[in-house]
Amino acid sequence: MGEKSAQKRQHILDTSRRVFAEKGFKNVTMKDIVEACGISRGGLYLYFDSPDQILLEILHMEAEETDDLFTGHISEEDTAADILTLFLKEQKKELLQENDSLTVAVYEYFFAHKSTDKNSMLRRRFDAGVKVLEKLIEAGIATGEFYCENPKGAAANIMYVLEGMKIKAQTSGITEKMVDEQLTYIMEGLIIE
Amino acid sequence: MGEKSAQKRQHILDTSRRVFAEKGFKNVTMKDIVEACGISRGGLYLYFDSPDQILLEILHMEAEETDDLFTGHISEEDTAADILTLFLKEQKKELLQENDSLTVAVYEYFFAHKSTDKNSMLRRRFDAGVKVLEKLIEAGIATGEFYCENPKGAAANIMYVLEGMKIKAQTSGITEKMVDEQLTYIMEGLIIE
Amino acid sequence: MGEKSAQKRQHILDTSRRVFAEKGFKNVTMKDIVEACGISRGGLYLYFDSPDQILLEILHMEAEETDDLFTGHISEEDTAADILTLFLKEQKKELLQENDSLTVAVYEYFFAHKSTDKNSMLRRRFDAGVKVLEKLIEAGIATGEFYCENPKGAAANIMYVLEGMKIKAQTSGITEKMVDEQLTYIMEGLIIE
Amino acid sequence: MGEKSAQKRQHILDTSRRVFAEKGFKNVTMKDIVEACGISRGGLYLYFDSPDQILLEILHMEAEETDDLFTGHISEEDTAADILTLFLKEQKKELLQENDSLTVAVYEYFFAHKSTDKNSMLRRRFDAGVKVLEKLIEAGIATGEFYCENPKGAAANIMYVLEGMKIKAQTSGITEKMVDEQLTYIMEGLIIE
DNA sequence: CATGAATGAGAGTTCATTCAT
DNA sequence: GATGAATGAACTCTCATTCAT
Repeated sequence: MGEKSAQKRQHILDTSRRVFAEKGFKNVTMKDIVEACGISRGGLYLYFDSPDQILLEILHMEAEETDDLFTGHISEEDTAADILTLFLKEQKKELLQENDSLTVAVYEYFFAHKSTDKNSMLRRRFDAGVKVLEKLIEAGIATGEFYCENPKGAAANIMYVLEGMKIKAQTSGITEKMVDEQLTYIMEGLIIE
Repeated sequence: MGEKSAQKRQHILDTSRRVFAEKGFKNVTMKDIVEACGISRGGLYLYFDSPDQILLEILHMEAEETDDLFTGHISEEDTAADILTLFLKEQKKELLQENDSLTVAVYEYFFAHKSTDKNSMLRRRFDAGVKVLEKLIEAGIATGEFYCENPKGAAANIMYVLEGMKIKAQTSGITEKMVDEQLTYIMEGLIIE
Repeated sequence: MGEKSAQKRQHILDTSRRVFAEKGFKNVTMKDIVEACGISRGGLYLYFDSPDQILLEILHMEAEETDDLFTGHISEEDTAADILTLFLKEQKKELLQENDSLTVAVYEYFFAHKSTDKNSMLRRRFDAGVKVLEKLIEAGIATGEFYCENPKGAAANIMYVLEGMKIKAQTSGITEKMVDEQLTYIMEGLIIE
Repeated sequence: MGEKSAQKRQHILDTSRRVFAEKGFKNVTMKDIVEACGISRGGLYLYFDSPDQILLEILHMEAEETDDLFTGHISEEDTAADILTLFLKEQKKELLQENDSLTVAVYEYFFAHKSTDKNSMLRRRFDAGVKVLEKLIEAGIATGEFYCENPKGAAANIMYVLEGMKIKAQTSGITEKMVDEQLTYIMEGLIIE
């Protein structure tokens, strides 16, 4: 597969991403992707065998980018509270964005692939989030910004809440006010006023 | 509708519930339901037009039952901490049970029906949960069991965490230990030692 | 499946037989059969899952009919030579008929299903033929019509020759004269002039 | 066509032969051949337009080689019985060999090309066989080895039997014992004890 | 009311064949 | 000559939905 096909492959991934963001995972057929990409039925099969494979590849790509962002923040010279605030602001933005998100597609995908070890991706992402937050909280305690008796529990709490908000946003809806209130609740639980 | 019809309708709902619990929502076809119920294809259409409608009806039934249970607990003569512990234990049980749960079906259903006002069901359930927990926490504060500066935030926190755990359980898996640790974290944040 | 569907099933088998006779086995698709039968795509699948299954069922039907014919001849009151001549005449007729024969379909089918025990059908048919012919030759010897030192070998010889002629007819062609000459050769080898 | 082209052409033929031997004719696609040969899709089309054409060319090559072998035997200084025995032994070997044989491919090919004059190849091969055997039997009669009233009929008989065995081997299977018994039957019918 | 046969739309997948490079 | 990406036709199979009985 030469240079040209790498371009096309990328084009398929990019276009499919939009399709998945729009329709979730279960509703996306190879035909949908073919039509969105403006290529031929057989052409798609030269690159991918199934929507599963395409989504998985998209997720792998995004995972790399996300990891970069994640660790990027930590290396800043801000205070722990600043970093945490920034992180939560990011999450809030992602949470509230309506159309460009793969959230539903990801959930649907992993509902259908619960047992495979592919799902270690989600687990890893969660565990990584907990670990980073734990470190951050501990750093904040060291600098006297935060008070917390159980940093690991607090970190997990944040991750669960974010996950809960994400799913709520996609099923019964969530308002910016609701998000803000909960994030404020979390910050206030940590910060020493 | 005669008595017999009502029976048959109920039979379809009961059987379909098992099907949805097993296969989620998106994977369930009218054919699946017909086969599980042991009725004729045409027969099913006399009662329901789509899996959507069937699941919705099942959820309405369950909602009534659940409300009963919910308020049932509150009327007990236990302490607030006891009631909260009991409530969380219930939630934990539901969380960890593998096969009899409609969790995935519900999520998949509401992914597909985000915009309709039908989803007010989920919202109502969530809001009701928050309200009950808020009352409970305030009651605990009044009796001196709990300390909490923001009962509403704490209540919402619990609901988000439960939601987050539920989705995590269904996608990347969750262990009993993880649940226990987080529930302990939550209780310790409230209880005055 | 009620009476009506049995009729339809039979109609499919009858029509498919013509299709197989015309196009062999490998060239026949479900689509061909659907079109020949004048039914819907999905309709065919209510009765059969694949061309394999259809052909196999046709062959089973034919096998029963053939068996009847076979044993029917033996029970006649003719001489052994008469019966053998009649049998060979039958075979010749089948051999030379162009369009109504499943020969090619059967060969193609069993090329593709060599290893299964389904092919015991062909083997049984062959073995049965040998046995009947052997009995017939022995009967002829007993009545003084035939002379033969190795009835079993002669019987097998006839079956192999018939098989050889059949395949030759379907691949490089065979003339009535060629068939007659070989059948005469065979008869002359048996009959005491 | 340069030397290199001729080499490539030959490489395609040699490789395709293995493919046909393994999968018959009907199951072989241009794709199969391309993959087996390790050449490009377009590259194959520079030399051949279809599997038909490739197989036909293979058969032409083999025919030349076979003819050489055939006449080679006759020119030996052995007795007629020796030559016939040798010939039958060859045939038996070919008959019983499982994997390297084009038998099925050839049959499938000629099922699909019954009406063209291309099939004169099979006919010529058959007729040549009959003629050689006839000559051989007559030679045996002349030397007093054989007794036979109808050499042409006997020769045709042998060819039909071989054909019948070949097809039986490929469809319902044949054992070495069965082959030996029939070949013995044939020899005993000729030889003067 | 109830049945289940029948329909036809639509998804998936594979390949022969072409053509720009 | 040679490549292999691209196309589109063809086939398989499954269901939602209807309708005569």
